[in-house]
Amino acid sequence: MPVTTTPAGRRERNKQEKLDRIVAAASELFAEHGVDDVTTQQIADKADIGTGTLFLYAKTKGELLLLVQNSHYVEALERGRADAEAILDVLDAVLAIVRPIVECNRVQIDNGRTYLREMVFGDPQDSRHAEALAIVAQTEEAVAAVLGRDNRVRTAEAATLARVVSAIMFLSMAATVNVGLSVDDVVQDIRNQLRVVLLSPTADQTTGRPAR
Amino acid sequence: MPVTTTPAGRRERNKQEKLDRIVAAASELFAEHGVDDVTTQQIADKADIGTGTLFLYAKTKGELLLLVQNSHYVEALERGRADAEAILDVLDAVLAIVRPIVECNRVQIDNGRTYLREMVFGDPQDSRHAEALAIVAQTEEAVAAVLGRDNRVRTAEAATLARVVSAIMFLSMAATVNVGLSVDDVVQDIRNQLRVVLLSPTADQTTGRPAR
DNA sequence: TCTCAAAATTGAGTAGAGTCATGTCTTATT
DNA sequence: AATAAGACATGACTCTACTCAATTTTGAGA
Repeated sequence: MPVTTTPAGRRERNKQEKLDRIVAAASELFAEHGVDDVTTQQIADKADIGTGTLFLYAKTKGELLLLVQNSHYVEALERGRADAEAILDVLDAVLAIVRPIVECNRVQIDNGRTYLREMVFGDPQDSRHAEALAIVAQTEEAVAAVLGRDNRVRTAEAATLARVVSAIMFLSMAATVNVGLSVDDVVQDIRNQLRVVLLSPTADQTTGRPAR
Repeated sequence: MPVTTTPAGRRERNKQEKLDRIVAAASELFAEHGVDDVTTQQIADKADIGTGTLFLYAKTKGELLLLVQNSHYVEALERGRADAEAILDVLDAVLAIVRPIVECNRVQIDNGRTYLREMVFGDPQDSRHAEALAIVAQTEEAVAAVLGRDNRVRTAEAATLARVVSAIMFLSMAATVNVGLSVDDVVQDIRNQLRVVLLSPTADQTTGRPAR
């Protein structure tokens, strides 16, 4: 009865190792060639497993991408959250959260866009997908927290606004029209939209006509 | 030299007829079974053309969906535009434009979502895709026009806000989380977001603290 | 009317994602 | 150590979107 050397059994360890190999293989291949130019066969070969085995670890190719990218996004989010703390201006603070995510998304533009596609249209039953949505939720919480610093914004409103920010980010990163834009361009594009949404019809910056 | 009976040649007419048959076939099959449960082969058979021919008229299956749905969306947009004219309140007027589009999108939810997916991630080189983007642009113009009625909103701002409205609509219709929602639910969801964006930090409805 | 180059059509073929019946390994139990 | 039950792995197979070399159709000009 080996209690010391088998914390979870060889089976579990084998599965974990296999998963690691899959993630490593997919990660490298996706990064080098882009998700569309890599076949699941190549990934299986590189991970040294059978074709069918691959699909025990990720139900679809898209899930495989989620699996690979999710961790990068978590890191990006944490970087942004930290950056945002030091910034007083609300718009700039939100953008501090946005920027690392855009950077992360644009490391390889095809992969980034496919990732976003999977997020919105992927199978919600899947755990990788759920994880991706959790990251989005955390992003929105971080944005909401920043917005909440402004006492004019009520908590419920902050959450809704954060969702809008999220939508703006998504489309600015995903839109085919924007494929040619650099990270800075995309951030600027997002900034333009956020400026209008976050600081919009306050009297102090328009001609000051009162609301109807 | 037949000048009378051949305004554009038999060749052109044949092509048009064939295209009509394709649209009719795809339209019926998609509507009945959903885009995912229809094969391109079935469409070709129903349109009474060869497999290869189908792809001369639409480069991909997704394009076929764009081809079929675009006209429905144009109609929805026109209905909404007309409805919006009679409505004074800005938020309600925008929602009048939104509703028919949501309705149109939810006639068959899978088709609607796939259509949105194609719009954002489809091939921009394609003419059907371009047409879809044009419809979006027109929708944004209509929204911007409504927003422009409020003299507090400058024209440039109205255009940007319209784009945000568009993004909100897109994600509320496309999100996997929302697949279970009815048309009314989706419209309500959009309304909640628009309320915050369009009427947000105006002093008259919050506790009235001035901007920083 | 006849000819022929260009345009249009075609379906057999390709490629790649995902499935499944079969076989192998792990481990709990004796 | 032997066994059995179930978890795990596998690659041949299927399914379907899409391609392309070969063929047919078209219509302007002779």
